[in-house]
Amino acid sequence: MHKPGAENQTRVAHGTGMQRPSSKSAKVNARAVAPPEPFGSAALRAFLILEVIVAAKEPCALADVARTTGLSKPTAFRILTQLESSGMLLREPGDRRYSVGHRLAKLALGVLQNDTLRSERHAILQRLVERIGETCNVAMLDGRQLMYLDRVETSWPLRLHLAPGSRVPLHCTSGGKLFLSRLPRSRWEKLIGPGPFERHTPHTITRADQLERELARIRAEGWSADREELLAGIICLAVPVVDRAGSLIATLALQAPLARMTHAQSLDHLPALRAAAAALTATFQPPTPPTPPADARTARKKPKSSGRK
Amino acid sequence: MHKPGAENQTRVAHGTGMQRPSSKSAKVNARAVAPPEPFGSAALRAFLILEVIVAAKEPCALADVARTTGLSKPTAFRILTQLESSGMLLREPGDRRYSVGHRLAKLALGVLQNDTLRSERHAILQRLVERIGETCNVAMLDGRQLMYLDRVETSWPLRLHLAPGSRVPLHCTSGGKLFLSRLPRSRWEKLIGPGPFERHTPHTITRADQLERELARIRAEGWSADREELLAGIICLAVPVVDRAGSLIATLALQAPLARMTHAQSLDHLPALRAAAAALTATFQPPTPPTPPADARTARKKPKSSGRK
DNA sequence: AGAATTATTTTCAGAAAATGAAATATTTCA
DNA sequence: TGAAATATTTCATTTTCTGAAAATAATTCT
Repeated sequence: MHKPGAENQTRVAHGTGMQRPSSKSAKVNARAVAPPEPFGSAALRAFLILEVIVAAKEPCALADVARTTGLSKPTAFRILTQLESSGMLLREPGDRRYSVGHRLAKLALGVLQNDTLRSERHAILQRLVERIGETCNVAMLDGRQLMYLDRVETSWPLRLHLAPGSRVPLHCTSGGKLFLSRLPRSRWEKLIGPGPFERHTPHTITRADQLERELARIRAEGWSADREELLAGIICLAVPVVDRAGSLIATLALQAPLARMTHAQSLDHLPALRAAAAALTATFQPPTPPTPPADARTARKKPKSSGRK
Repeated sequence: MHKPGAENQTRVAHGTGMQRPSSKSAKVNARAVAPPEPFGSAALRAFLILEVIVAAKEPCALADVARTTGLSKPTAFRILTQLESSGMLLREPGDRRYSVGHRLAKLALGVLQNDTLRSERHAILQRLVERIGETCNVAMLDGRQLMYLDRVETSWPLRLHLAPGSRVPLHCTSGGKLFLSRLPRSRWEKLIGPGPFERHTPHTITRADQLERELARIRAEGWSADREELLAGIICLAVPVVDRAGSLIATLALQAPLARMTHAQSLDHLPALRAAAAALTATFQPPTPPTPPADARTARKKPKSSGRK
């Protein structure tokens, strides 16, 4: 056995109750103007600014940036100046407005080229979505929540409702229950508590003994369903993505509005889901065949989870 | 990279440093010569870290980041944690190493679609279109599809509405096949599957072995053609846009209605296409081979001249 | 053109964040 | 299993960051 994710939890567990507002699980959305909101660090403010500038159709003036980000003008100015002098941003002579600089362009290019690993997973997901016709996602256990690693929606437009990186509870999601089902009760109780668990819909399982029965069923069947337990009108079906040793490393789930697919119908897609899960296994455990370009020393590590206390 | 003893370098040098646009221009002290260059603010340190991670082939461990950037481990750790919790970096549960996060990926995509250099690219495209007299486009690989980065149409009435940002399949486009031709079969099969591929016209290549033959030809010839494989009556011819290392970063393609240009005729434009592709290379990899920021002049502020044009 | 208006930079002292050494905790390896 | 390597946290200081307001441009209006 194993229990991935146990390590992350420690980070949160040892709360000092102090000033360190690193906000472990906080999400930073560019929620536009938020005057009273304390922003993160200066570094994050810089990214906020970059995002504003990149999203703009044309170069941005200081005032635009300050207004859109909610930062004070002097603060925005200082950060902009830093970004400019470091080459991330550029200001053309005679125009005070800021636009993308060469260093940022280079970084962006690198990011997209570096992204090939994830694109393989993404491709597997996309093929699955095309075949099934509904949204699918890959998720991993992160502390006491389920984190979306990737997600492909049925419609093309890039709508990021539950974007990669976002987290959902364990007790009321198909993927979350799949992870819990691999842990002994003592273990999962440490993760999500003894209950009752937070209710999101009338179908949410809120009692520990009910959950335990459900987990036993999941262990027996090899798949996990969410029948409107997190969101009314939405069902999910998750299968495990295991490593070569058989340990659960991620979950692959199909998600559909009940209006388009019943639970029974979703089960018809189990073979497709399992096939895709098998393909995903490979992306998590690279064969390590050729080209160890010298820097592989420290990097080459086994991504296995494990986790003893 | 650099050795111990030199690690806690230069940051202490002077408080104001580059970021403070102090009117005084006495700032050229910087005895720093050792590793990178004097870091700027925390924000710039964050970018330094991102650059290291993006440049790495695989996810980076804390120690790698600290060593490569010259930052102390706790400092690197703190910044990495911030970047992770803000979504710029991602750490897959069970693996402590850091890789590109969804937010950074999104930013990168935005940069390449928006960046200032785009106008330069646009001008190159424009000139090419004027010379050839047919529509041309620049595209990049985005996941398992080809994404148009920019596109200039001829004045001819017949217009396809494939705006920048739109995506097309890889197996039936000249640019897409060019990208595939640079990958080993095992790799491209992961991206587009084992086939049969979706048929768009009677000319679409739908079988994997046929495609493989086509890709071999492309590798040999250095150009890729689409002979009515995506749209009936439309042909394309694509050439690679490479970076200095020779790896493919984008494709430049000419597109024309068969009624106005045959495939054989399109080949006459190869020299022009290749010349434009070479020019585009520069827009992706701006001058400044050495170090970007060290050239602190950019911070200069007193442009008395001003006078917006 | 000249004055009024608006946007950009600088200053500045208090507030918050960043730092690295050292201590802990965790994981890997032999 | 224990030594060795990595990753996190703690903590006393140092440094940077912030936003109000002031000082400078640049722009607009009349």
